[in-house]
Amino acid sequence: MPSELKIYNTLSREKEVFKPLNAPFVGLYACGPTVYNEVHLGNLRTFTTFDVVYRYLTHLGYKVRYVRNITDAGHLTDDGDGGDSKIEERAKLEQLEPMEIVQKYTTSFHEVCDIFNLLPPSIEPTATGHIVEQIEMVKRILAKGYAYEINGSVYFDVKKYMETHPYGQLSGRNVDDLLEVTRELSGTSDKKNSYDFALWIKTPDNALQKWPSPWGEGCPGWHLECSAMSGKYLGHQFDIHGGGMDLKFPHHECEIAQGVGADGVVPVRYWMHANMLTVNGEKMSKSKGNSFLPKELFAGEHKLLEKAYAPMAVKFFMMQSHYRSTLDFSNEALQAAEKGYAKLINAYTNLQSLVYSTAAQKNEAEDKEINDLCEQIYDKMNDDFNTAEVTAVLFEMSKKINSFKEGHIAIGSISETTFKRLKATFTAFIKDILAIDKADAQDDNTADGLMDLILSLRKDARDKKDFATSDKIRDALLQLSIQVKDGKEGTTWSKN
RNA sequence: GGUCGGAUGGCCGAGUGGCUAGGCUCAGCUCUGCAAAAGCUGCUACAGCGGUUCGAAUCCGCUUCCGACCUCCA
Repeated sequence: MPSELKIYNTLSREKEVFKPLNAPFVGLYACGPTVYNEVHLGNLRTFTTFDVVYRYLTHLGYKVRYVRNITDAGHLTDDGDGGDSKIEERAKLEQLEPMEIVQKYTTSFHEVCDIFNLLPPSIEPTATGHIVEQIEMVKRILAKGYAYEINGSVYFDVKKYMETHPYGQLSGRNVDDLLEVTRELSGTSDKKNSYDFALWIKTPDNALQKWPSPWGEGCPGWHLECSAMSGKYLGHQFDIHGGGMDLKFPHHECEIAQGVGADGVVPVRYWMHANMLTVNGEKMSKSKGNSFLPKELFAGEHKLLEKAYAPMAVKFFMMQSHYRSTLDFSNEALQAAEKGYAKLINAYTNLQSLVYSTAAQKNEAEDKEINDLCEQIYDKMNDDFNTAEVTAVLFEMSKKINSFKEGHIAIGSISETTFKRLKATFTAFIKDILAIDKADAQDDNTADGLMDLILSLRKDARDKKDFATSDKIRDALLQLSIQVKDGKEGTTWSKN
């Protein structure tokens, strides 16, 4: 009896059974990076979370359209007039065109995604490529009376909107509180109320990125692109919208208001938010100076890092926690994950080499246990993508697999159907869903041939009880991160 | 200040009103020429104080501590 997929919806603060609007089609939108510099590991956690969501929904048979944007239009502060955007700042710093900055860091982002074995989205729209759509959306909001224009900028009229619609539900905020605390920003304050937000912002004359609009030259407000692009590719209402916890307010709250304001429809059915990666209990962020880049992690070159860590081990580290919990980074935790990961992959490798054989007495209890594990793992995943529990089941399965390999349990004691189910389930979760199998499995025939030769020489030495030679080979290989494993049916090896 | 979330064994990290999470570490055993790998066994925790209950780490209240958002942020 397979369980139903449940998703924790930030909007209702409850786990809800997932029912797509138009099954088997699913619309999934995740907020992508602003490409003014490189993504750090914390950013990557969110993208990894939604990669798993995308992969799992696909695995379940849904036809998923996964849209993840690239924010390549820098955004000024809400009040406009505030000088340069992040991208412009960077462009001036590096003495490059804004679009060179955008290109550079988009490419770098893609490389990191690739290394982390994240699938490319179905559509990866850019903000600058959808200026027209954004302007059209502003027009619709203006036409409905939920926005006003002042001095070449257009602002969303939150107070007006609240007369007929709730605002602040997603983030649990009420506007009175916002009013009290909102800081007086220096410079102009064209907005009627401090909690209004910009849809279109007049840019300074020297701005590098600006576009013509009915209200003069300017750039789109920073919440607008996601609304315009999700609406274009997924429809005015779609299934799942994801992003980091820190985007809940104001970004996602504003998206809801824009969607309703422009098209009269609540845009998103299920809101998902990934929690932060922390360092010593504090959010990893560039401004705190506690962030590091994926490539620094893989090279071990950062003051916070004791050593280099393999990408898939890091990904597994993330999978061991739930996406809605904060995950605290530490060398100790990462090294523990590294070892656990190696164990899991070892079992995965063993599984591929197992061959079913009926020559054994059937053991109903064993058979049931394995079938239960195969069912449990889906139950766990269906429970709001609980990858932490999933990894626990994978370890249980690993024990079984290794026991088959070692002959501690006769493989024929379970039915062939059960064996095939185990193999298919384990493989699917490692390879297709969590996607933590070694991506660098480029078949290196030379290496395999060399290893066969070396191990056969070592076997000769061992047969002659020339352990000095055999141990010399073993130790030298270990220096190359190649581990030799002497088993009952000969020697195998693996490279870390 | 406002809103929200969290405090779990040596470390990381799930979870449920009563039943072993899992990983790492540590100890012992099996296997092994010796190791490693693998298997088995052991190590029983839920911030504090009250309350509800036959029973709470899990529900409620209070206290302490930590974090996130309220400004760009995944």
